[in-house]
Amino acid sequence: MQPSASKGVDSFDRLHPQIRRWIREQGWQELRDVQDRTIQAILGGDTDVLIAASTASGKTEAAFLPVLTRVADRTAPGVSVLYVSPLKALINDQFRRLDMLCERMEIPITRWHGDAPQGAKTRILRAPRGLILITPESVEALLLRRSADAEKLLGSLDFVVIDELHAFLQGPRGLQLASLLSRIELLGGVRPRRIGLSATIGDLALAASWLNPASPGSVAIIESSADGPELRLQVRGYVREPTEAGPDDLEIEGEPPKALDRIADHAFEILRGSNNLFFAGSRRSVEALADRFRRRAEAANVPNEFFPHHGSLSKELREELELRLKKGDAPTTAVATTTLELGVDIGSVKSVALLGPPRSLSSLRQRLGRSGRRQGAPAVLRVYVREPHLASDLDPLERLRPDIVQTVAAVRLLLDHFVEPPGLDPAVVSVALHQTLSMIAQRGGARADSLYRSLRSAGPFAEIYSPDYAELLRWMARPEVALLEQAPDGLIMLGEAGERLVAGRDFYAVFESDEEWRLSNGGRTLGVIPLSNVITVGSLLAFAGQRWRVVAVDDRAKVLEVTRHRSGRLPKFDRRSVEPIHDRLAAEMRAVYQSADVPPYLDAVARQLLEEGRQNFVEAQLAVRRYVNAGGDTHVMTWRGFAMNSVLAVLLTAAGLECEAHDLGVTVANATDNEVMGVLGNLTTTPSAQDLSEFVGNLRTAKYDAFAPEPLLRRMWTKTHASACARLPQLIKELS
DNA sequence: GACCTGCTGCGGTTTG
Repeated sequence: MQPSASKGVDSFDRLHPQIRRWIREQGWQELRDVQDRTIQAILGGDTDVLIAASTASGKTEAAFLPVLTRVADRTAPGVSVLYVSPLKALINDQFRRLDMLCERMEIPITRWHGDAPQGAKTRILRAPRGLILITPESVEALLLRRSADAEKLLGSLDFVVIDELHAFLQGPRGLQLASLLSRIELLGGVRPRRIGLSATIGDLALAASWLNPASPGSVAIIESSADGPELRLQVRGYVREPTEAGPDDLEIEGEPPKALDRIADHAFEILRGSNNLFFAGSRRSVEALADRFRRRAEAANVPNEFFPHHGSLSKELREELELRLKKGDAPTTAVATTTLELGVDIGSVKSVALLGPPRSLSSLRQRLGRSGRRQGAPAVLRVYVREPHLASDLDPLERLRPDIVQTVAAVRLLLDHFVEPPGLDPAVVSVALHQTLSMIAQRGGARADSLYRSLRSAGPFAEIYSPDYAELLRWMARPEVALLEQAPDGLIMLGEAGERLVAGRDFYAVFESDEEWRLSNGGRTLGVIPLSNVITVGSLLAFAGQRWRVVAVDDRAKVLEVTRHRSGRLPKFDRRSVEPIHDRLAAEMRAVYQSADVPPYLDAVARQLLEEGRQNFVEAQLAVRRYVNAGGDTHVMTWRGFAMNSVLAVLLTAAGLECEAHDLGVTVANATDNEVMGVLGNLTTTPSAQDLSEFVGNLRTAKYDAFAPEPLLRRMWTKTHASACARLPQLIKELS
C-alpha cells in the first residue's frame, strides 16, 4: 500500500496486522478521509463515536476495522461487539461484507434475527464470543425470554455499533432501542462504547445526545467533508385532465391520456436502457405506474425493465429486483415507495425520479444520495409535478399551484443545506409502558424506582417525570386494566392482562401491524394486501406490476390464490396520517410566491404553473391578507408547518369553529374571514398549551396508548406541542 | 393526503 498522506500511514499502522493484509488484498490505494479519522477516534481515544457520511463513503469499514483491531485479542468470555440495524436485509448485507475478514481473524460473527439460522445462535450461546448482528426486536426477545442467556452473551460488551442511526432518532423504535441499550448495560454493569453510523443529518448535536445522553459533548463526531456530486435537476409540470379526480388508478383505454399516462410516456422513453429509481410516494401510485410501464413495454414489444418495490410485496420479489439492480447487467428501473431509501446495497443508479413534490428535505436528500455514486457522475433528479385543470369552480388554494411552489421551495432549502430536526416523540408514554412490562417480565418482578432509573438513563424519556411514571404504574395496576400487580413487599409483577400481552408474538415490536390477505400464485407468494379489501372468487387485482383474477379464497388462512388476467383493479392500501410539513418549508413557499425569479430547471409547463401560482397569490392579495374565501369556507393562511397548524386548529375548535389543518394553514368550515378574525380578536389572553390540550380529540395514537391514563397523555401533548404553543401569540397577531 | 420496520419456545415429526 502506497500511502498518499502521512496521517494515513499512522491510521493504517494502527490496525491489526491481519486487517492490514486484508486491506492490501482489497486493492485499496489509501484509506478514505472518514476511515482515517474514525480509526484515530476509536483507537486513539475512549469516547463514543458518531460517523455521519453518505451511503457510499465506506463508513461500515471505517467503524469495523478499528473495532475489530481492538477486540481481536480479547480472551474474556462474552460477546465483544453488538451491531444493531433497523433492517434484517442490512444485517445480511453486512454479514456478507464482514464474514471473510472475521473468519481470517478467528472472530466469530453471528446473525441474530427472526430469519437467521437457529444453529448459529445455539453455537454462540455455547461459547459466547465475537460479533452479533441483531435487530431491536430480537434484542427485546432475548432480554425478555432468555434473560440468563442475554447476560451471558451481552453482559460484557466492548462496543455497540448502531447502523442507520438517523432511523432511530425519531419514532417509537428509537425510544425502544435507547431503553434496550440501557437495559443491556444493567446486565453486566459495564457501559460499552457506542459507535453510531448515520447518513448526513441536520443536527449532529442531537444525534450525539441520543448516542450518549449523559455526556453528549464527549462524543467524537466525524462528518464527511466530501461535497456531494454535481446536481442535474429538472422539474416537469403536468396539468390534469378536467375529469381527473381522486387517487391514482389504472389507465383506461379509449379515454384521453391522464397526466399520469403522459408522465409514464416520458419516463418510459427517458429511463429505458439504464438503472434508475422512481419514487412514487404511495404503494397505490407505485402499482399504477408499474402497470403503465409494463403495458408500454408490451405495446412496444420490448422486454419490461420497470418493476415495483414496496413494503407489501413479498421479500422474494423485492430481493429479485434489488439483485437485478445491483448486478447491473440488465437495465432496470425500480418504481418504489420509501423502501429503497435506507441503506440496502443496490449499486449505483443513473437517475432518481419523484412523483409529486418532496415533502421533507431529509427524504429528498436520502433519495438523491442514491444517484451519482460513481466517481464524477452527476446526481440526476427529475420531479414530475401534477396540478389540476383550471376550472371556474376550482378551490382557490389549488389555484396557487402549491405543488409546483413546494417543489421550488424544497430545492431552495436543499441548496441551503436545511434538514428537519427531530422533535419530541409522541410515543414516549406508549414505549415507556411497553418497556416497563418487558423489564418486569425479564426480572420476574421489579421495584418502581429501579424501573424508572433504567428508563431515565436511556435519555429520550426525560420528559416523563417521576410523578408521571408513578401515575402510569398506578393506572396499569388498576383492577380493570390489570397489566400490573403489586406484592405486599412493594415488588411489582405482571397482572393477568400484562402476562397475556407479554406472551403474544406481537409484543416484540413497538409499532402496530394490521391483518392482511396473502396473495399466492402457484405456490409463490406475491405479497400482502389489507384484510379490509373485500375479496371474493372472481375479484380482480392489480399487484406486483401485473393483473390478476382471484380463483380461490382461503378465509381461515387468509390466502388468496390468483392467476394472471387481462384486467385488474388496484387494491386499497390502508392509509394513515400524512407526513407533516416543517415550518421552514412552509415559510419558504411563501418566499417563492413573493419572489420573481424563474428557476432554470423548470420545463415550459412548470414555468407556466409557477407563473399562474404567483399571479393568483397577487390576485388574492396574499402578501397582505391571511384569509382566502372558498364557497362558505375560509382558508386561514399561516405559512407555517403542520404542527403549528394543528395547534391553531385545536384553538379554533375550542372556540366552537369546525376546522381542519392542512399544509399551508387551517380550513374553517362554514365561516367567513370576519368570523374567524372575530374569534381570534375576542381572545383576551392566548390559551396555554394546557388549556388547549383539553380540546385535543385523538390523544391515543401509539400502539400501547390505549392502556395509559388520559390525564398523562394530555400532559404529554402539552409537552410535544409546547414550542408550537409558545409561538401561538405571534401567529394570532399576524392573523388579526 | 404516507411510508417503513419486526417476531419466541416448545413439542412433535422427519431426516441423516
